[in-house]
Amino acid sequence: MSEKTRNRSERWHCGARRVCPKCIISNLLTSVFLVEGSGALAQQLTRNSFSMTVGQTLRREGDPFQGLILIRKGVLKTFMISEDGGEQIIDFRFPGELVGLSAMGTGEHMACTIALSAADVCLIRAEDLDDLCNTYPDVRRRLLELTAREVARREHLHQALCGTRAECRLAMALLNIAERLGVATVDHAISFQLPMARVDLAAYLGLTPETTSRQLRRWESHGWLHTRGRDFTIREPDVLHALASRHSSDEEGVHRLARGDSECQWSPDSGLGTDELAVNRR
Amino acid sequence: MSEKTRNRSERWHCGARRVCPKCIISNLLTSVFLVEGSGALAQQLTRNSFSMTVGQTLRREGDPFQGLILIRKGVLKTFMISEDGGEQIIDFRFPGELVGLSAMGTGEHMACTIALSAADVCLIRAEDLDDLCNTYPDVRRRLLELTAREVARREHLHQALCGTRAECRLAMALLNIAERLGVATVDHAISFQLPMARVDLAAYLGLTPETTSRQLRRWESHGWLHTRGRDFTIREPDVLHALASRHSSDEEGVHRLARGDSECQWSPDSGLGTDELAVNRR
DNA sequence: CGATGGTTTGACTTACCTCAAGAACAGTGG
DNA sequence: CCACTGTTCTTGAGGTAAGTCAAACCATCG
Repeated sequence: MSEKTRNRSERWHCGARRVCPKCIISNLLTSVFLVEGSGALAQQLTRNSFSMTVGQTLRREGDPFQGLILIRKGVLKTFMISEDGGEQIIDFRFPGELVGLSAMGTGEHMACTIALSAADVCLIRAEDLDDLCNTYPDVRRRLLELTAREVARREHLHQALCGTRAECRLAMALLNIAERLGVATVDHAISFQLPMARVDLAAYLGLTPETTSRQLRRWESHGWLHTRGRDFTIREPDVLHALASRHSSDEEGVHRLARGDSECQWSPDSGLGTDELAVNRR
Repeated sequence: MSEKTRNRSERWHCGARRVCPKCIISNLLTSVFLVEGSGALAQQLTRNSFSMTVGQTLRREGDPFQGLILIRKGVLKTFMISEDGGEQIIDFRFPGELVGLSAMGTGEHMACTIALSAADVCLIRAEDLDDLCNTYPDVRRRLLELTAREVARREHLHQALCGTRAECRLAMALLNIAERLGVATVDHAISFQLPMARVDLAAYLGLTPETTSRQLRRWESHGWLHTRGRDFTIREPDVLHALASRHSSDEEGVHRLARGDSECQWSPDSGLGTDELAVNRR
């Protein structure tokens, strides 16, 4: 709060600490260490570590809030069950992220969360966190900041889900997943393993697996993307980005980008070429 | 956090305080007063009060975070503008609620917010808040709790928007708005003034004004609801609730409820008269 | 009073869903 | 290593809820 505008790209890639390399706890603890200079607290906080097998459930709807879960390794999903039995995916959580922030308010989890892959996590007990916040203002600010960021993230999600078509949502989701997985773009392409089944991805976006599949196939036919099973390679990140950040059906604009024609061919600043006019008119 | 499971119905209806009756600040300050017993702090915090006229913009996308805005009176909307010029409504904010939580993370507002009606608000400066959190652990917990609740609320919203059809979303939104407006249900019916235009309501839910309108008309023809302009009367809250909490198209179930045949005969205590039954049948 | 913006209504289109069947794939055990 | 099972993914045909476009309607207001 007193520390102002932080850059979005400045993520929580902390340097290698004793515990939890590349994770938030070390970041939280960094604040502590600045004051304390001791690793004892870190040990105390992260003493409740455990591993999860794929499919194992971390907690169910209605469970009381025990503390925050920090993911060291693996991917989790949290979801609600609708009365027709279908899963509505609320979110996926990746290494270095916290699970359970929303339960701090009510003291009760309102969703189920299970592991999508083998995972290592550690529980930061609520009491410990509270003590820490009492003692170190920086920790307090950091925790509030993280929670507020979560609100912001969800607000963006709201926009993305409400305003856009399936194509855009999917593009957005894939890029977001790649980013949160921390994969590097090598040679202008992004390769990663999709951590979840397509049903889950679809449910997350409010789509059906069928539409998801069709969309992927279409992109593959264009050459934007290649998938074999869960191995994904985004060959044209720029095109996907363009798709993700577009509400209306400006089909031609994307194709132009794909072909490599720059913005300022026919379109001084409105971005409308004669082709689009023909398409969009009526 | 240390205080466990709170009831959801236990809202922020605080008793009349010196400043801001029925609002969060007094709740926050209650914590302070427990310790301090003085109203001076309250005065200091709420000294930045001002009024807004309808349509006036509180802040724009990209504005730096100054502090939280507390609404004493009136309704605000926050929205983003997509490149096609359309507004994507992120949320509406009602009296007693805070605006700007999400900006605490990044230090920068990512959305525009304007007043939908004449409003009285007050700014709680970030520095003041920070100081308060430093001094009073209860305030610190309360603020974190409120932010976490916001996350939870948005997670519910995600589910509602993704999993359901227009009908359900609209039902949910209307009931939610009525609740947040704090309107009482008199004689089994809920009457209130819709604070926003239908375009806004539609944009909020990811719909078009047309679908919204059609839906309302359909309900009106069934007798669930009556609207004249922005005056809304929900005649059958139970039916609307049933609609809201339903994913699949269990048409018959709702009609059954509407007709009054509940699990047990025609609900002795639901307050349905014969006239309504005659109207609602078929 | 006409002008303006919000709301309703209708005819038409379409993106997405539903249902259903195949194809690829991953385990499992012989 | 290969058949065998279940699961996940793809593909197709057809239906429908919601979007789009356009016009009429209705308040409110200067």
